[in-house]
Amino acid sequence: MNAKTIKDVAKAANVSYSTVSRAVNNRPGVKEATRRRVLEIAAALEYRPHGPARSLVNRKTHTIGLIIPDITNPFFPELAREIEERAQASEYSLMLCNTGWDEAKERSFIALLTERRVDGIIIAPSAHSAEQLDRVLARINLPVVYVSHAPRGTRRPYVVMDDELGGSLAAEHLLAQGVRSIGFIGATDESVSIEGRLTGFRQACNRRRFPAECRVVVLEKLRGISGYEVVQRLLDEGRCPEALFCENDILALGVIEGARERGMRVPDDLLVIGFDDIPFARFQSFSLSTVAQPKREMGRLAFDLLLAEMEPPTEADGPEPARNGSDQPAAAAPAGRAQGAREGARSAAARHPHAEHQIVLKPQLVTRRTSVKIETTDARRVNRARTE
Amino acid sequence: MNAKTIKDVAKAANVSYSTVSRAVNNRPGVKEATRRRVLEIAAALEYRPHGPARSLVNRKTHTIGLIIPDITNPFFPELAREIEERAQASEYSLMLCNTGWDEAKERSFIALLTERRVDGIIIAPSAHSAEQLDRVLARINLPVVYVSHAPRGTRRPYVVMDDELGGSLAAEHLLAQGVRSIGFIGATDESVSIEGRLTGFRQACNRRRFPAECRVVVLEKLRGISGYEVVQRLLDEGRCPEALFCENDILALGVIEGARERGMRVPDDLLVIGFDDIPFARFQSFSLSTVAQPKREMGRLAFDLLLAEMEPPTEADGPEPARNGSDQPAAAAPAGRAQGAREGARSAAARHPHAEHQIVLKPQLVTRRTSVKIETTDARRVNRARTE
DNA sequence: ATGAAAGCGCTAACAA
DNA sequence: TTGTTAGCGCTTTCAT
Repeated sequence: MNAKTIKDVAKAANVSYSTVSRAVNNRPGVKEATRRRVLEIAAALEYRPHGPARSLVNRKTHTIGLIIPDITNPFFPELAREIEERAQASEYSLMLCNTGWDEAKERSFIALLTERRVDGIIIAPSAHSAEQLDRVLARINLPVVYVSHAPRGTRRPYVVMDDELGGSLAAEHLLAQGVRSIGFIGATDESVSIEGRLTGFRQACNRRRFPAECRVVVLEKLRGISGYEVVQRLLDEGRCPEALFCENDILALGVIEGARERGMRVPDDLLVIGFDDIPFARFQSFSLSTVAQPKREMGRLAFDLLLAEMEPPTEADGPEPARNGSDQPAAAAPAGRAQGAREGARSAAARHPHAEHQIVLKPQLVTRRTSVKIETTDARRVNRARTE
Repeated sequence: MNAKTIKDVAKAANVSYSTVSRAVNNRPGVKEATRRRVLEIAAALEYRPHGPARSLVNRKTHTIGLIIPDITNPFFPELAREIEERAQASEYSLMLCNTGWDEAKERSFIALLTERRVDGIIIAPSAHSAEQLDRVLARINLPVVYVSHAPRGTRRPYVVMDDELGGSLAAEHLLAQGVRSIGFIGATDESVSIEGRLTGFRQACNRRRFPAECRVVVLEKLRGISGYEVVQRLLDEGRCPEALFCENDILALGVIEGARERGMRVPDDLLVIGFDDIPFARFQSFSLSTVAQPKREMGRLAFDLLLAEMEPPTEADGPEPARNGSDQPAAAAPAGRAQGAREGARSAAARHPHAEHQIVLKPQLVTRRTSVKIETTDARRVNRARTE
């Protein structure tokens, strides 16, 4: 009684079912009158094409997988929403995979998505063993784009931030407040991004010739441990520095929380700066200084890169009539909307190493209250000057 | 060169492909030795069953759709994570659909998911015209569970909160602080839940014989307008009450923000209470009083309900050996973890009206700082006594 | 225990 | 313009 098929429609319309198929898919070669009649009948019967059957013959599911570590960290919903929106605009659905920072889950999701025959995957890897991930992915022959962070040295496309620069900006800023000790909090074993942030932090310290003994670096596995606990432990151990750079905003908020719990005032007794610029950071109540990531842009670019892989632009797409040089990058203006991304007709694999597919976004320091020693009106300067 | 099929495996293993199918699916009727050999070869070839093809014959995609209004409101990621986790445990994938409170999008997602032949849908409807939604859904013959809010009078299963009680609790609490004017902020046209919260608010006011002229109710379409703006407008118009009940936490945080912008102190000059208890509410920096929703439980129950619809418990599931009466509910314990809600073996459609499928969770008042007039130690009493 | 064959709903040659 | 037919990769009778 349920689920009409193309045959039901064909029977009702007194045509062959290939005609129905043509009509439904807006293919040429059907008399306009016939098409209308078929479509009418299809509607009346509430006919719905059978996606999986289509996928079987088209070898295309119009679905992409999105693998992220933690949807409850506000950074990722921002990313996810943008990607979802873009995907929808290009007729793709999104399969959401939340790993909870579990590498095993991550791999099993990849396997799952492969079986489901998604057309591509966008992944914000949670694993440190990223090179290994890259190898896992290499064996499935699927367009993949890294977002947020990428395995070092991967040849795949990605959209990430300049984490070193970001870390550097944060540290510079804290040091500029004249603190005599400084700390970094983050689980560097979790991702290369975090490592990068630490590297930037160290570089800045070195540049300023900031003595190593005045630096505290907390690297422990933070999974399940919050900034709230970390700062309290530092306090307990009597080695809490005057300023803390936290690898992400949630961590930073936890730190502030924990510090206040112990009667410390932020920024008076402790300077704090985070990373990401989640929407909550800007609230006056927190007014958290942070290094902003352009999440929307990141999401948008990630999807565009994936789309370019999934639907390789044909020669016809570009207006330029001839190739200019055989091995020249050929001025690839990255993806207009869906179409646009012009490039050579080389195989997807061969394209990867090109710079246009490995995008590094610039971070932006956002100075709010938690990181500024003396409260001046100037402190809020950057507060509203946000990009997004 | 890619994507091995069952035939490749069959050829390599020198068996018919039906044997491979049996082996891969752990079906009986294959010699153990054969099975092992086949499995080995399959692994060596990196054979991956083709999901869509399977779906075509099995008439099951092992995918569910999750339709929510706004993934960037922290309430929904909490819900989504729980659902995703449960789904994963039961071998279901999640298709994420973010409507942005757009009813048209909502409907088109439903159509899309239907075409994709998902096995079921969990939807947190954004539409006010919920009855209409119910009718839309009625025409697709698919298990659907409402979560967070449900159309009034629907016969479908749902998991919601007792919004009236929640609204009532919030209002009672504010009134108990001895305020002389009080306000409600929320777009009641957005969902029945919000209406319910307003109703509860009004009931509480009436119960206390609180004069109507001392109540302010802001009902405008809030889409795109934040609490930040609303409170400032109230201030401008000189009709800002002493206490504000905001229909959700994000709204409440915006209100606090806006009030502070105007130099008001919360709670000294303005009491504020929210709804949802998003993770950020508990942060000392906000310390937002709110009415807590049990998001995890909501998500869990919603999935369990859906699962029960998708995989109707068979007679065999229950331990009771015989039917007691022909038309009696016949206490069949539904699917494993989804225990509890027992029901008869009638068709899914016939089951809906049963109370066990329409779950109303109790809200819990969480009193933090933003709603308490005089700062006593007592004020933080409930602060940590949270369920989740 | 294994194989042969039909068919899930659809698209795309190829014929007519 | 329309119909016929052959698969897409898989599961499942039904034979063997």
